[in-house]
Amino acid sequence: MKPTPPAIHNAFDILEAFQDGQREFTAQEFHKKLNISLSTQYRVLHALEDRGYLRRDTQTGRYRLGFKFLQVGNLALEQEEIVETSRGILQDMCDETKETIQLGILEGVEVLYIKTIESPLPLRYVLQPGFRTPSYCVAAGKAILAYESEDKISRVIRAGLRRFTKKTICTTTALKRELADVRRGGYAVNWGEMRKSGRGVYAPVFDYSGRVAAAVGLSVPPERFTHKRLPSLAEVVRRCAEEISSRLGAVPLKTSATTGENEAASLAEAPIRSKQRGGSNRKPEKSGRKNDTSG
Amino acid sequence: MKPTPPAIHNAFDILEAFQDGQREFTAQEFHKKLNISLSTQYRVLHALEDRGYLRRDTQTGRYRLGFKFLQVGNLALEQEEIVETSRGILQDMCDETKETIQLGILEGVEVLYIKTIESPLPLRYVLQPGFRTPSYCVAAGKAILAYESEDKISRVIRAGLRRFTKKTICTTTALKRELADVRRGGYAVNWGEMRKSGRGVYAPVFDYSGRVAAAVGLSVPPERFTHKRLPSLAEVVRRCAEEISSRLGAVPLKTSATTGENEAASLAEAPIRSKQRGGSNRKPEKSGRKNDTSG
DNA sequence: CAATAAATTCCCATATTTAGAAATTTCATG
DNA sequence: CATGAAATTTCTAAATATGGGAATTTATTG
Repeated sequence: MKPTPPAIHNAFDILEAFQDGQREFTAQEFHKKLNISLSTQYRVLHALEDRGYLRRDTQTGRYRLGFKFLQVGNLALEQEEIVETSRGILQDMCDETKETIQLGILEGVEVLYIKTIESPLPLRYVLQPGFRTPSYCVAAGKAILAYESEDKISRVIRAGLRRFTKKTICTTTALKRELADVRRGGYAVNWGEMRKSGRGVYAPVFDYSGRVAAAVGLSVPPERFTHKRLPSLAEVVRRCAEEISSRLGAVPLKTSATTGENEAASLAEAPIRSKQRGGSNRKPEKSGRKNDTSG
Repeated sequence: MKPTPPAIHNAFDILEAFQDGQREFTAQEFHKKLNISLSTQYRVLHALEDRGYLRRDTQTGRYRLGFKFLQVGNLALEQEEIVETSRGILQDMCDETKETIQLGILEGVEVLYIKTIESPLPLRYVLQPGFRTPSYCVAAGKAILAYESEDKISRVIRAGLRRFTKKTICTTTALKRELADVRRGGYAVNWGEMRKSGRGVYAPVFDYSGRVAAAVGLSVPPERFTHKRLPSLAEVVRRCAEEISSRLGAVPLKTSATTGENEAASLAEAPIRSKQRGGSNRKPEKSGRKNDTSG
């Protein structure tokens, strides 16, 4: 197949070991956790330390994540044009609503939050950038899925609609109905489908090709997320999402008419890197392939 | 005498290639830039792509930084207790001053900004987290250096006091005088020493051991940085820095009395790693022993 | 649509890394 | 300050990655 250098995997295994919350490791702890042979592991540790990806606590001598990651990680963010494009708008949204603004994308079957502006209010709901959630049970995810290809949606469904709260949407039909609702309104709402106290309104962001690229919106603690307030929040979110879309070169689309579903469906499955990309003069046609296999 | 696996360096060389601003690379571009043998390079690229550190643009097929970096990079941030400890305080500072709040640490001879809360005002001065500046010519740097060991300070001086603007402090004596001033007042000010339009007030943050751990403060566009306003800003900054320090377990210290110099001097010898930066450096082979000139 | 150029993968002898244990150093404890 | 335990480095045969070119695939052009 394709053998990849084990040293690389060792390196990232070590770095990713921090993902379950532990913030300091001794060499022995790495060893126990990862089963890398000790001599090899020490070589890797030294390499990572030299490069600034690991550092040793001055006091304890234990390993911690280095700041080099912050540097490169932030690069990844800056280089994402959608983040740069929306920077000012997100801040404006926050100023206007005083709520936490977040920008999320669909990665795999999950939502990955890539940008956060925290609410200035003391009580706030925040997911740190880099955080992932299931897509089918958060507003950002539903906002994206509503305009994604059938293929992506069924992949999400196949991955399982696990129940988190009693509000969680757990059946295919309910989810499809919900997504249709989202398309009708142009935004998605979450009344605690993943966490009892999680609330949010998100709207989809489209790029120049008409595909849904992200979802932008706000996460609000239940205390401030009332039925009365929702319409105005939703309006802000929708307006800002459209503004970002247009800056990305998207043509404004009417909320319920053009579903976006078909365009997206045409370039559904994409694990093969040999996609027909040559068509710079050939824009993705809306092939009439409306296989509504739902129901 | 410690050979580190080249595969690891290849991997990070590739990832760090993005540091000079280019956000898409073809395999050939990596090859030209890094001189890694093609077959090896492809193996590395595949490994990085598999792990999510690189991804290929759907359109162009070119390589871009993946979001995995965001995840792990943010981990590094969350796991830095000073960031967590100060989270609320920084937000409060921002609410109170409406200016950009930043938290910086000294890494090597440079200041590394690790946390930023952007001003809500349209005109604002922001350094993205992960950004580095020289330490001797920014407020954050001076706030830290003022309480650092002689050893650290002379290392900064040896690294060179380059002139950026006509305000830049470029001589040893001037710098030492400035740092003494900082110690007297408990905060540092920058009136454009690095960039003509850069202004800031920063105060040092100390940890439980009494060492200076960071600097916190605000970066302000010149239009809003008046002599009249400075005292109140400085007061906010000092108060918040002290609050963070005390949360870190520091004993409150009088502004001019304890220098912190001696405590810090005792553990002067620190890993010298700021040799390599800016990405395009091939790893310099580490010599077996360090020239200890500290005595 | 064919021909050409470029990009990517495959192949294999050679050099390097790896794993495991032993030797050494560092740290904790009486 | 000596002793024992743990952590880290060193050492070597064996396994594996590496690099360079050839073969293949993919893009570009007339």
